[in-house]
Amino acid sequence: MGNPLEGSRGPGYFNESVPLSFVGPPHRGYLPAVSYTDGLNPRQQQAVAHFRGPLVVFAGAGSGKTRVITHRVAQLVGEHGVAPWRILAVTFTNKAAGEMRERLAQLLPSGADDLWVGTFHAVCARLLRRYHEEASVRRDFVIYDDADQKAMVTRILRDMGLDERRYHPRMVAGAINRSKQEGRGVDRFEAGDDFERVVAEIFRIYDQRMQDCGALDFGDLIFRLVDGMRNNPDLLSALQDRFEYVLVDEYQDTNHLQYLLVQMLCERSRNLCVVGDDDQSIYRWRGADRRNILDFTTHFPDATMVKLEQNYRSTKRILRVAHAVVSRNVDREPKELWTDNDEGPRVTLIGCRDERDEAATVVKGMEMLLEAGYARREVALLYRTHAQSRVFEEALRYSELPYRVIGGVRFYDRAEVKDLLAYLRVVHNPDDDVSLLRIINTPTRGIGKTTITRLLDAAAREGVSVWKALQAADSDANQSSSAKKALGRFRALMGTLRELAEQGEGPARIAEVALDETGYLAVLQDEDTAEADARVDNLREVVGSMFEFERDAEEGTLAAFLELVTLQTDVDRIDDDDAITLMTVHAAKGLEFPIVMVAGLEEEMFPSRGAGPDDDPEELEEERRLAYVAFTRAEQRLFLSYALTRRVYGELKYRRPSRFVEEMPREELELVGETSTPRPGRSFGAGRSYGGSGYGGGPGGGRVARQRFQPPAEPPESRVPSGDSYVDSNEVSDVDGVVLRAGMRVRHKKFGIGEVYDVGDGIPPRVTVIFPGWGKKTLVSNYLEPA
DNA sequence: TCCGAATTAATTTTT
DNA sequence: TTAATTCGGA
Repeated sequence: MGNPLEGSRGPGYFNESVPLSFVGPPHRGYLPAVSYTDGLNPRQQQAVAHFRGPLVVFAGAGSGKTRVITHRVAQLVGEHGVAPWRILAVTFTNKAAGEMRERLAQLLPSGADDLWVGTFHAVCARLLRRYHEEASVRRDFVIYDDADQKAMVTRILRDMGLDERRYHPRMVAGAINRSKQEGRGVDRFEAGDDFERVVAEIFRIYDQRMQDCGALDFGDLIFRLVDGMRNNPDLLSALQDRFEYVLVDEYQDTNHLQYLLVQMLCERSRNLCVVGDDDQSIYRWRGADRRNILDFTTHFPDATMVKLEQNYRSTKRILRVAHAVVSRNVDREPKELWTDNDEGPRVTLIGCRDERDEAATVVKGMEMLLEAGYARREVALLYRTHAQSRVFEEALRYSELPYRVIGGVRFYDRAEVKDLLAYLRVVHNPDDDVSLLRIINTPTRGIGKTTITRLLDAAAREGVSVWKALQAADSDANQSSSAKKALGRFRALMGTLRELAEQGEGPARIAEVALDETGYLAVLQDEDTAEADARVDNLREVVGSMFEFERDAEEGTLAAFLELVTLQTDVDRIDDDDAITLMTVHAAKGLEFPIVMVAGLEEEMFPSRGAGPDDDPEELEEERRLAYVAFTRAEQRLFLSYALTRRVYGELKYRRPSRFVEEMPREELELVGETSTPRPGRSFGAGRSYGGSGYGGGPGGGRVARQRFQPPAEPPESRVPSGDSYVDSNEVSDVDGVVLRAGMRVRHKKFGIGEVYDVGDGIPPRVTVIFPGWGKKTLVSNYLEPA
């Protein structure tokens, strides 16, 4: 950020680009002799000094937004004497909340403990617990994440006997979530077509089941509070009273439901301050509505508007390139960032043959930068989708460069971690069906499919949770005696664990006993594979984090831990290791790095498919904003790369550089590498597939373990000099009905040689082949080769 | 009931 | 290509 106005102004001021852990001991108790607006530019000062009434701050990338928010809060408390607990500051991520709290702790002598700082979800969860009666929710509700939600929906679909192809669990869950995001309930679908009426029916059962389980999904956390305020004037009044000042960060990414919440909270006080940047709105697909910030002055005609357009982060060149792309958007508030920073070097555009060439070149570039004196932590690689990370990880491991991947399979989503947490969740709330069903036979303990089906039948019959059905299983005539025995053992096991909880043991101790008593740990240890070891490590880490939690948290209870964990994402877990950071552009929002590399600047990739000319133009505009976010993460140098050829699901695809590249001013770019377009139909050293040569060991390779300081891997094969001798082994998949024709002879690994009967469609084409002795088989063309 | 094999589905983006 | 789920045999 390097605000020239700040720098070495003495304690109490620090450069925002320096991670907090580097700042040294917090200056707790220190109050600047000057005012909270000192050292800020006039616009920033205006925003900070604003006291009462609505305020909207358009804060461009790197314009010192966080500084403004924290200083404003500090000003409210320190200068206007507002009680900290009457201020609510909502952020987008837990990490942002943590940073804000930390900075405020340094600015305020009284500390930041009493302030309400958190994400919408975390804040609402906390309020729902406090006002559970008024909002009609269970005090001990558990939070279901997307996977839990999907499991719940799937179970309902099966119970209803619906075709899961037509009613896709993800789609149904999406519909349910969308309706909540709009602030509406089941009624959203009741008047719809046949399909929507079925969704409404699923929705109703879903709500009922969730209630029986004492569970709330992410959407519920906000929806139930808003709904409670709508239906209960006492609750509305209590909350309006409680929060005298409300601040919302990243307001451009709020959805309608969040908008409603904020409106209701501030209706009385009107002390609402929203901060955001419509150019950085990148969550439309999740219901975010840029209108919220763009129309703020319509909602509040008396609002003060402040625009922060001075950027303290990037070079002039980087800003020009970013602006060139985003300014193509039609639907946007016109504005342009400017900076006093250096002109800087040109943006480097790297053309590559294929994705492996891209990885090798990018990593080579990183090595050069590191040699030139940059620290690993100063380098970030951004991509559009997680799937892109793999080749880069391989290249980085080969080069023995420490790296970390943010996102992807979230730590708390790993199977073994979820299993352990499921035990704890059932201990906390045995009616939690999804968790109970997850662990009832994990590790296997003789409770098979039939037993579970009978148990579920009994639960449905009685209209009770699975746990309650489990209690009554002994008198269920449908259950065999051996099944009853197994169920009894499981009951006893959970009884032991629940007793621990009742005795006031914390999550860590319960987890240890659970891993021990269930034999879960022993099963893994017996496996004795690299993957199992990694899983054991992960479990250790979870238990370790529980101990840490018990030691540090204000309230180290099981309930508190479970809540924290479900609302936690990987972005929140960026640590201090000196490693290169890999993440999606979405995950990078709000971060900054001296060096930023953005990979995969190709059509269909970035902009992603679905943003094409036939599609919703809004999609393309969002892709542009996404590119804008990516580029403006960079402080000093920006590298962009694309591959002319890429393997998508093992299928070779020819790619064109992204239209965004065309949109950039030529003179700002420095071109490197391959720029010619390859001709389809000729192999040109795309390299052979790895063919499961054991990279990283086990499914998902190194993804099982946390991504840090990986051992060296085998050399990525793009290092092998490529030449004409390399023929793409999957050539047959490039068929599209041209290469593969009915009547052709093909070979399959298992079925041997057969004759093509029919060529169907599908993304990898489906081909029907008659194999002598096997009959007619429909297969994905990838697994066939010409014979 | 359990395990390995076969099939098939999936690729944006996440609180 | 890979991960997840279903299938089929013991």
